[in-house]
Amino acid sequence: MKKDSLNILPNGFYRRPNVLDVARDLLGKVLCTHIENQVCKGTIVEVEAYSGHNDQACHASNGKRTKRTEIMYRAGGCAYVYLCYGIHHLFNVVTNEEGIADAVLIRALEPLQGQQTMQDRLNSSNRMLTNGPGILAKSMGITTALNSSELSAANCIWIENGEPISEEQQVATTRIGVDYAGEDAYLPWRFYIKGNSWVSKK
DNA sequence: CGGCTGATTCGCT
DNA sequence: GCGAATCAGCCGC
Repeated sequence: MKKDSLNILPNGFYRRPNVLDVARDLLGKVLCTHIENQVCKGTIVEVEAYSGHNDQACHASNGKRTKRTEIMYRAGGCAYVYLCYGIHHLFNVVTNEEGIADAVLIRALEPLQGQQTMQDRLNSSNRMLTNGPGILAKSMGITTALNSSELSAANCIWIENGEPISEEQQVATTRIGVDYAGEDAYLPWRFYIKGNSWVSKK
């Protein structure tokens, strides 16, 4: 299949210094996978930002390094996929410069292409294919095998430009499932598109 | 080494 | 609304 390289987000998009800017700008962009010869695309409608600096919710908070978090210290533009609750694969985009462990969790998509493939991967008749971080990874075929993939290389996974989202359409609120992070659980670092029915519920 | 906890989701009570 | 599924990381013995 032909990929329009002009439409693929460059590394410079991810390597900006403020992870919150990158998170907000990812709303409206299009996440694409090309896995098992199937292409799936979906508009990003919900994200969360995590920062290695002063954020207890981040796996790499306070400079913590493990085999799992090492990927977050790389230069922006690569995928961080990890296993949650031993079952679900969660997809993040690494941001900022090398040595700074910032990342953006993709929490929900609005399907654009390959819905039948997504349905088949879920192996269920659930109509909401991508309204949560675990289920969207399953629908899109994302597993830890894609960990450390370079998004700008547009090999198996990449992100394309989409319709711009105005500031009025964005909502900033608290992140989900990070109660363990103390004060940082209240940071308004979750962003979603107002009124979009694919945003995960709470 | 055992036990606990999670950036979650699904199915049953 | 609660618990299971089930793995990486961490802490205590």
